[in-house]
Amino acid sequence: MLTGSIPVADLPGGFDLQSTVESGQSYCWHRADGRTYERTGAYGGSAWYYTVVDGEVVRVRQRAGDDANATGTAGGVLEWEATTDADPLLVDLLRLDDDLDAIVDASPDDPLVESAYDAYAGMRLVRDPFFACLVSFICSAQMRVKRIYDMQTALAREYGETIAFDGDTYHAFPTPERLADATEDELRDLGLGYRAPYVQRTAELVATGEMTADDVRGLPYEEAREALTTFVGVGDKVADCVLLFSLGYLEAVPLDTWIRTAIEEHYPDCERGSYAETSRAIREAFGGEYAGYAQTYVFHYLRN
DNA sequence: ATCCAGGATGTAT
DNA sequence: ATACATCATGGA
Repeated sequence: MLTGSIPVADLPGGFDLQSTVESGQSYCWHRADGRTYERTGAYGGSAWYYTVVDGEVVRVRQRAGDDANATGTAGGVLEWEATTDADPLLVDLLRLDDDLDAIVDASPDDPLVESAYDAYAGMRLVRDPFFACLVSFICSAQMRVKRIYDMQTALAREYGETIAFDGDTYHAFPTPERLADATEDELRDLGLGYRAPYVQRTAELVATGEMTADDVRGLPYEEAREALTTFVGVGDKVADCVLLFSLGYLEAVPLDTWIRTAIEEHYPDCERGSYAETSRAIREAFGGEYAGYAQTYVFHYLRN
């Protein structure tokens, strides 16, 4: 077992692990005590979280550290235990390389966005692995966050490679090949409902190479969104989620039910009748380049 | 029981 | 291009 720590108190904008991995943007992180996405208000400020990427297990928690003004989750260090050197991995997965101060500074002078940034200071976007992110947001259609999480956990348990680490068994997210080989009925039995054939057919597209992340990376934002809708079960909204939470398109603003409500109540002039046009308007209202950051803060803020 | 949840698809216009 | 019904499932 390798261990290490990453000082995060002095990162621009700081860092908050709990809100980053439990804000409904990622379904790839698990609280070690099994209470991920439980809406009990249970304090997870110094809880261990883990994820499995590329066959490696990474456990991490945030502690206050020696820093005199470090309070609770706002500062301190990330402590990690892993099967590999997790320093570069965590910087990548948790976007510790983002200049969060600059991102907040670029946000609009707007009461809703400012309160959201204020309420969850240090929350960062994630860089989820592409396939896991794609499947989890296909499953997200008309689902509550906790159940989306439970579906991904069930998929990993049934189809994911098992990895032994420090006396425990961990499950990787399934490969495209494994999910492509699953039957629709098997996936329905895991509670996926009408999303079951979407997941199977999309896994097939990735497994055969007919359509992969490489066909999307590098495209201009709106072309990338259009390209992603080639996958089955992926419309504009899910495509925006994958662009934002996996492929690093920070300008993507997923128009989900919460944001649509926010548009009605706070930005009525941004409602333009179509996804594409409303998206452009709210993207501009949210500051353009980092609009997706504002969207994720507002989503988390409104949902709590 | 009825409604709703980070929507997408197929079909008709 | 836009409007509409339909699609599973579990929790409140």
